This record gives sequence, structure tokens and C-alpha cells, in this order.
Amino acid sequence: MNLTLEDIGRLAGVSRSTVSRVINHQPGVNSGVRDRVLEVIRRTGYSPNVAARSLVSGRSGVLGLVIPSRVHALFEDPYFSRLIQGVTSAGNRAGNTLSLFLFQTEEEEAALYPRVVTAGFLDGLILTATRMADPLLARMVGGEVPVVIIGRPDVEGLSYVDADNRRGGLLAATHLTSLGYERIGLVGAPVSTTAGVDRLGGFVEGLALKGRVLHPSLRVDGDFSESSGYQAMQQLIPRKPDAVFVASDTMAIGALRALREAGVRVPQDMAVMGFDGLPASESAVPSLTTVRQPVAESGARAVEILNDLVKGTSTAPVVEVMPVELVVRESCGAVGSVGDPASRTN
Amino acid sequence: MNLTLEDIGRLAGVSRSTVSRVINHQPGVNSGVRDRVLEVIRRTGYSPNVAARSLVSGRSGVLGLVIPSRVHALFEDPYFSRLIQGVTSAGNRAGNTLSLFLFQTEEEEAALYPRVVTAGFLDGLILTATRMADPLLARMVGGEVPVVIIGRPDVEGLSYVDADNRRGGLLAATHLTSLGYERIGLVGAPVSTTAGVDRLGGFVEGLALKGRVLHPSLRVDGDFSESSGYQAMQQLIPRKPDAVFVASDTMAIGALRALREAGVRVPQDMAVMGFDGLPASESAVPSLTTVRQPVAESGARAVEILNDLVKGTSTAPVVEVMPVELVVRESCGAVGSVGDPASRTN
DNA sequence: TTTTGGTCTGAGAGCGCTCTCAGAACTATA
DNA sequence: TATAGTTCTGAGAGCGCTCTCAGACCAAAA
Repeated sequence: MNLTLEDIGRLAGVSRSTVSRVINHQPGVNSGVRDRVLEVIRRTGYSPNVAARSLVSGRSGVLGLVIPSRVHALFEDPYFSRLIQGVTSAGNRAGNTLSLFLFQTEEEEAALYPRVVTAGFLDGLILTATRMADPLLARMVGGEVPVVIIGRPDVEGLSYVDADNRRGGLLAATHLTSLGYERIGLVGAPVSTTAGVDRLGGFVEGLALKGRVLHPSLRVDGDFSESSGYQAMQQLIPRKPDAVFVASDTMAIGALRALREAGVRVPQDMAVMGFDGLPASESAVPSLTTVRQPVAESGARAVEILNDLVKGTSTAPVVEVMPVELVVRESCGAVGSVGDPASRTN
Repeated sequence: MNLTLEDIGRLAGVSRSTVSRVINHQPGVNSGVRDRVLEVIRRTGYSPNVAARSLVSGRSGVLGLVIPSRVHALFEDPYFSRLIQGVTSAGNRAGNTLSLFLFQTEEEEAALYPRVVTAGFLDGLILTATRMADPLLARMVGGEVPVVIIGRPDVEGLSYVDADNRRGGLLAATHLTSLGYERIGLVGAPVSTTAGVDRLGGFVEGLALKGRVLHPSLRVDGDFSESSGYQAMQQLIPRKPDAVFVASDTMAIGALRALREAGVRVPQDMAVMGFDGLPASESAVPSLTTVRQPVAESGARAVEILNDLVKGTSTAPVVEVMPVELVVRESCGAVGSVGDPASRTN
């Protein structure tokens, strides 16, 4: 049942070459012939053999999405679900198929690397969740396969799509200070990631605009996991901040859990802000004021950039910074009936 | 820089054929020659061209994972993250690469289907989250590509890996009745899925063992999403059940949210059970008694079965039912200081 | 020495496709 | 009618690999 170009040609009374031309929308085919061929293709349900095609063209239409999930919990962050959705839907539109590479350990990563890159099977690669000084990045630079990073890499010369984390941190600081909070703390993202560094940098800058500094005792860093947010907040509670910016929604949800257990009311006793704008931030109790970043859009944009790189339409490095946006909900007391800073009890 | 078999052969002083034999671990190669070839391969970092290989062998080593995420929220259920982890890690071990197909709409599904199956690019397919009477399944049956379903399909003749949902439902019912609860309700999974049907069936059977029936007014079905669990529980609260089995952890977390808002204490005023055993069920407040199913293991098992099918080691249909297990935590009052049924206040 | 049998190696065909190139067919111009 | 130009089509090479088949080589048996 596996048809070839030759078969279609025979059925349509033309040669393999002509059928190939029709399939690839090349000019110079008599329209009558073209219709006849298309009709045969439609009738037989023929679709070209991808392996043969990519053998000669050197293109497979397959893009790789690499997620080095060393931190096991990492992948379970809904952030990745959204990202994957964005990447696949853009891929579907563009005619790509997506291969997913999840690495649990660095050994696995090293072992599979040749199969991923050297085999000439992938047209391009999207890398996510890289750390600073990531060996993965080092391997990629100057590789034979175009690469787009999601998140800002710490080396030059690579294409990437990043959220405007710095501005996001700044928005958070501005929002909290303008609401009148005094002792503002931070549950940071790991400073081994540029996202962590940038969100921190923007946050500190935003505080500085109002002549404030981030007191070191009011800062605890997490690792993006829910439980790390929980633990970080447990450390912060006795130090009595009146507002805390948590640098990811997932960690913020953990922080809310710690506060609930400790009997600290949000926002009356303490304001909490998140970062990401995941659906979970909306259904949290109280709903979470957060900085939304366009996760799915970033993934989609990465696919577009990568496809341009593959086609040679554009040449590296392409950089795209995606806008972030403040989403005001209940957890900072700025809206809703739950209370505002003026009516706080502590 | 793209090396071919011919290049390696020239460098090692042998022919293409011999190099091929070495690479594919075929017998009948002089061990001195073999070592020489391997050394050249190691030195050059050669790895065979996948397209050429699969063109002649008819195998690509690529498995497809199809997730028809019609319900948009579906994919954001951490269940899928775990499943994907299980599938990829088994795939990594077995030398497969994984292609991910996420369909947002039925049109997309239909449009991409030929590209997925007919193109001869995939060795096999893993299908998840199929509904009853799923057109996707109909398309698969008798297809040219081996298929393994995750979850029990509603048609005969297909290989599948399923959790023992029926037994899970029964465990839930038995646990709740043995704790002395009287008005036991259900937030069900959609009956358009076999998981929903089986969990319901087992639950009803478990109640029947104690001479109980599930009162229709105490049953509301959800769609696996957090918000559907929230809404279902809102409907259930005025009907005053003293225990509710929620047929997925994600929905159970929504249900807990509704209860918290309504001021209903868990487990003192109402016991709640979940299903799945996701990490989130442990960090929920109160921690959730649930039925754990081995999600990652199911994914891994599906890969193994599929690989056997591809190799022809086994012939369809292969069926594997994965065991489930009761995980007792705080939310039913069976353990912990929060209270037990005897001390309930209503 | 010849024969037999086994072990090892290379030549060559072919997987299904793309792409170049040459030639066929047809139209426009001299 | 002859020539040039244009449009369309098919033959054929080749992408990098696997696999069959025949032959080279060597040791053991006749």
C-alpha cells in the first residue's frame, strides 16, 4: 500500500519528475496535467516519503525541543506545558513536526547529544531552561544545526527569545511601593539563571527608584518549585515583611500555602506577588497579582525565528524580547473587597 | 563536515560495507578491523545519517505521542507531564526519539493525520486521552503503523496500557465506607472516557459491597479540569454529603478550593478523596487521600510494548493493566491530628 | 597437491525522492 | 519555410545507507 512517486506518475500518465514538480508547487507544469496529478494524489491518499525526501534535500521538517529537566520538578511546572503548546501549534502551522528531548541527567544529555545533533535528522533546535555556563550551550555554539534559545543565554552570538524579565521585576517593585508597602521582600528565582538575575535586577532597580533597597534578610531564593516557594516563605515570615515579590507563580503558590498554614492573611497581613501569569495564579486563593509573560507566544516566536534561520532567510543571531504586563488581582490589596494596605491590621 | 560511511571506510582502509557491519553490530568482522573502524568513528565523531538509514530500512526509530488536547486545559494537567516523562525516559533508554503531536482542534487533527501516519516517518504511535467513539481511533485501526493506546479504548483489537481504574474506584468506596461515612458523593470523570466509566463502575460496586447506592443527587461529573472540580463541588455542598470521591486530583484540588471558600472544613465537615496520586495531592491543604496510578510507568510500558510491536517480537493486541494503590492522607480523617470521622461536628 | 568448508570483505543494486539537463512540442518572428 | 525563443516533460544521476551475493583468503581434510 506504500505508494511512490513512480506509482502516482504511472496512474496519471506522467513521469516521476512531473509529479514531484506538482507536489512541490514548482512552476512550469501544464495546468491540465497538474489537475490530473492532484486528482490521483487525492484519490490514492499518497503522501511523500519523508525519509527519502530529507535524504536528498537535507531537510526533515523536524524541530527539536530540548528541555534539560535536571531538576525533576522543573518539567511539571505548567510553564512548560504552555511553552510546548506554543511551540507545537506554531510548528503545526509551519509544517514542522516537533521532537521532544527531555534529559534527566547530565550523562543522559551527553549520551544523547550526538543522536540529536549530528545525525542530521533535525533541521533546528530550541533550547529551554538553560543555566548560566550551561555545557549544553557550549556544545551548541558553532554547531551545524541552527539553535534558538528560550530565555536569555549568558553567552553572545546566539539567537534567543526572552521575556522582559528586568522590566517585570521593575513593574513588581513599582506596584508594591506605590501601594505603600514598606518592608518589601523577595523570593527570588535562582541566580544561576538569567531569568533570576534579570527579575532581581529589575526589582532592585524599581525599589531604587523610590529610594529603597532590598534588605538582604528579606531575600530568600527558591528553585522555581512549589515546595521551594513554600520553604522560602517559611523563612521569611518571622522577619515580618509586609509584601513579598515571588519570582514565579508556582513558587508563589507554595508561598501562599506557607502563609495560610502560618495564619498570615493575604493581603491584609502580607501582600504577595507572583510572576508568569499562569492560569493557576488566577484560581489561587487569594487570586494572585502577577507579572504576565507571554509563554506560548514566546514558544511560537522561537519556532518562527528558527524556521527563518533554517531557510537562511535570516542569519543569526536574532533576538526577541517579549513584553510583560502587570496583572492586578487580590493578593496585594489593590483591588477586591478583601482589603487594601490602608486597612491592614499589622 | 558531514561524514559518510564511505569517508569512514576510506580513513579505516576498508569498504563502506564493512563499516556498516561494524556500526550495526553484525557478526563476521575481523576484530582487528572492527577496532580500527571503531577508532576512526570515535575520532571523527561520525554518526550515521538517519534519513538514509530509515529510507532503506523502513525504520526511523521515531515514536509519535499523540495528545488530542481538544479540551485546552487538558494538557496542563500535570498528569501529562508525568506521562511524557515516562515515555521519553523509556524512549531514551530504547534508542527512540519522541515526536509530540498536540492537536487543538479536530480539524487540525484531521489535517495533520496523513503527515503523521502515511509519511512512513513514524515507527509507531502512542495515543492518549482518547474519548469513546473517538474518530482518531477509527482512523488507526488497521493502519500501517503499530499503535498503543494509553487508557482503555472502547473498541476491540487494539493494544493498550490502562490503570486499574475500576479497582481504584472500588478502593475509594471501600475506604470511605469503612471510615463510617454515610452520605457519600462523587465528582466523576466524564463518562465519555473509559476512565470515567471505570472509576464510576468500581466506585458503585464498592458501595454495593456495603449495601449502599450512589444517590444521583450526590453525583456531579467534571471534565478533569480544576475549575470543573470547583464548580461540581459548589453544586454538591448544599446537598450535604459527608464524603466525596473526586475522580482526579486536579479536580479534587478545585473541589478543596470550593470547600475552603464555603467554609466547609476538610475532613471535619466533609471528607474528600482524589485519584491519580500527583505531587500536587500531597501538598494540597489538607493533604489529599487519593488512589495512586503509576502514570510514568504506564508511559514507559507503552513504549516497551510499542517497540515489541514494531520489531514484530509480539503481535497485537497486547494489553497491560497497571496496579493502583490507596494513599491515605489527611483529607478523609483517617490519619493526622486534624480529626477523624468520630469527632466530626456535623 | 587438491578439495572442502569456513571466515571475512567488497561490489553493486536499490530504497524514494529532488534536481539538473537535454530534448520535444509549440508559438512567434524573420 | 527556416530560425529563434518559450514552455513543458522525462531521463538520469545521486543523496547515504542496507543487504545480498560473489569472490578472496585461509585452514583443515582428502
